[in-house]
Amino acid sequence: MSHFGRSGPPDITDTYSLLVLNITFRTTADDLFPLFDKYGKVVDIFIPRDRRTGDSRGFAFVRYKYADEAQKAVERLDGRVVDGREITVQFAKYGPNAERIHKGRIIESFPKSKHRSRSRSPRRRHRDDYRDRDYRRRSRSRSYDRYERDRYARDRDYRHRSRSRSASPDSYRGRGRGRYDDERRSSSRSRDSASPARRSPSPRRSPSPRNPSPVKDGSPDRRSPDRRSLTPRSSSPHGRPAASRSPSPRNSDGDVRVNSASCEELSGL
DNA sequence: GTTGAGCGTT
Repeated sequence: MSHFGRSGPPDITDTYSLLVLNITFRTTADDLFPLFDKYGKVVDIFIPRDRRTGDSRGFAFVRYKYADEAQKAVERLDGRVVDGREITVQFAKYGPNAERIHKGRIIESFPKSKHRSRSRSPRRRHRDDYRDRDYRRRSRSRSYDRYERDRYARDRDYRHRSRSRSASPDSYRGRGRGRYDDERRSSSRSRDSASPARRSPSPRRSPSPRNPSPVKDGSPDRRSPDRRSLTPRSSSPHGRPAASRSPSPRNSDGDVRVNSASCEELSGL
């Protein structure tokens, strides 16, 4: 991963974690290591990445061996321009296990009896929204899908609850969010009986009732048939005899395009 | 190829 060759978290008991924010999406641990290592002994650097694309989320965690060095790094590297972006270095306030952190050090003397959740400030991730939609649209038959959805669902729940005062829940539902919630809820119910057979892909999702090509071409075509003619599509007007390109764009062949309309209606409804 | 508030992995 983003470590120095290790698979999991090293000895974080005596390490001081620093949160590096506002880093570029291309910045890797190797790029941050020389910068932070100059101010102290860097034990490990971890950059949370996306499960799907693998890109960094824009922040990293640098663990120092000593607090004084970490403090120095915070003062020296905070506001430093890295890769053309001004990074923000500060002590981590939360640990990987939701433990409290004091000056970047994880306090393990936390009572486990108290099932305390992360009461951090509600944060919103607009990236997760489009990313989540992209996920389910591509394929959600992954093994880590459940894990991811659970985490995101929790996260989204927090945000939703917090922002409910600003926007009514109906707004979200009106945007087509209701479907997600419904599925998520049903999934939670199904979690009681974790049966592999039930988790198998339903037959309703196996076939692809949606035809992207005709629908995509049918939509703008129906809207303004003349537009396609005006558009200088010099990509390959004659080199691609695909079904998308109708030989006769005239409305006289509109009956031929009835297939597209049917598909569109089926998909839309 | 894009984006920019925030707190983390085997």
